[in-house]
Amino acid sequence: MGMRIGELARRTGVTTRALRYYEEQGLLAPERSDSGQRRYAEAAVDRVRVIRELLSAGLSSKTIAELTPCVIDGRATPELLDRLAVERDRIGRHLADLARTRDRLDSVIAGAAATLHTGAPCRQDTAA
Amino acid sequence: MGMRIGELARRTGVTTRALRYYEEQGLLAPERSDSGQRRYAEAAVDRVRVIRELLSAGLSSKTIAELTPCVIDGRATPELLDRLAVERDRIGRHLADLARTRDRLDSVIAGAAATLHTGAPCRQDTAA
DNA sequence: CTAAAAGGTGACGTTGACGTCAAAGGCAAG
DNA sequence: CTTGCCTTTGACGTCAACGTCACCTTTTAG
Repeated sequence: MGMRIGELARRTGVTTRALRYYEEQGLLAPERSDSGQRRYAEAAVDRVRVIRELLSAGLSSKTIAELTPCVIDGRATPELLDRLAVERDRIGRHLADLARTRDRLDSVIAGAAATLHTGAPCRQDTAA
Repeated sequence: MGMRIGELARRTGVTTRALRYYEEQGLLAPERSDSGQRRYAEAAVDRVRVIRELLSAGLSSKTIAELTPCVIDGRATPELLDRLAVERDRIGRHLADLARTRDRLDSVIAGAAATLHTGAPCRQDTAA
């Protein structure tokens, strides 16, 4: 009749503390055993992964909670679709920024590596 | 003889508080006027933008401070190059994760939009 | 010169996603 | 029954990147 919190933690790689926190934020709603222990369905494993993915993408737990009916349960309203599109666009912009940053780091690394190989100072102050 | 903190703030779009914080973290080192006011060179504008870019990419101010000699001043050591490569790879992984997340959001949006248009329930519970 | 705007240094407050600890109850093994 | 691990709730701690406030000095406008 469902796994307990420790097993879900092991299977998702998140701590029990985090799982309780997600519940507190309205992201999970496990059943309870007679003695009050949380019982998670199999689907909770995927659900936690989605949560982690969205958190990692920069959404707040509050935002995720609001979008959950749409993303997880497949229920959509025009308003939720709008919020979703907003977040997707935000991610898109961040994506572009990140790509530029990475390319610049690549350039710096390439240039510096060349500098190290030739032993030549690359862009150093030559005068006092 | 350089701009004062307010002008740098306006030109970079960050608050004066943030600029003082960056200095406290060793990311900026402006000159001081006789009366003790900070005087920034023109180069500080670009410098602040790089700082913001790296912060936005998930680097801590401490990490940025350590990498500054390499990224900003063009001075490289093998160790700094390693740290740089580590950060670039981290950004690369985050980039891939973000792209997947965005694509999934796109799918959700597309599916939900279709659902709304047809008025058909997409993946709803049909039984009680 | 005087008032307003800008700058300086503390120092405490904030926010989000948990970490950590305490006290107490539940659960299978021997 | 006891040992030992798992779970519960509650509450305080953490950390980074600033926000905000107080109080004082400097610079600028008129």
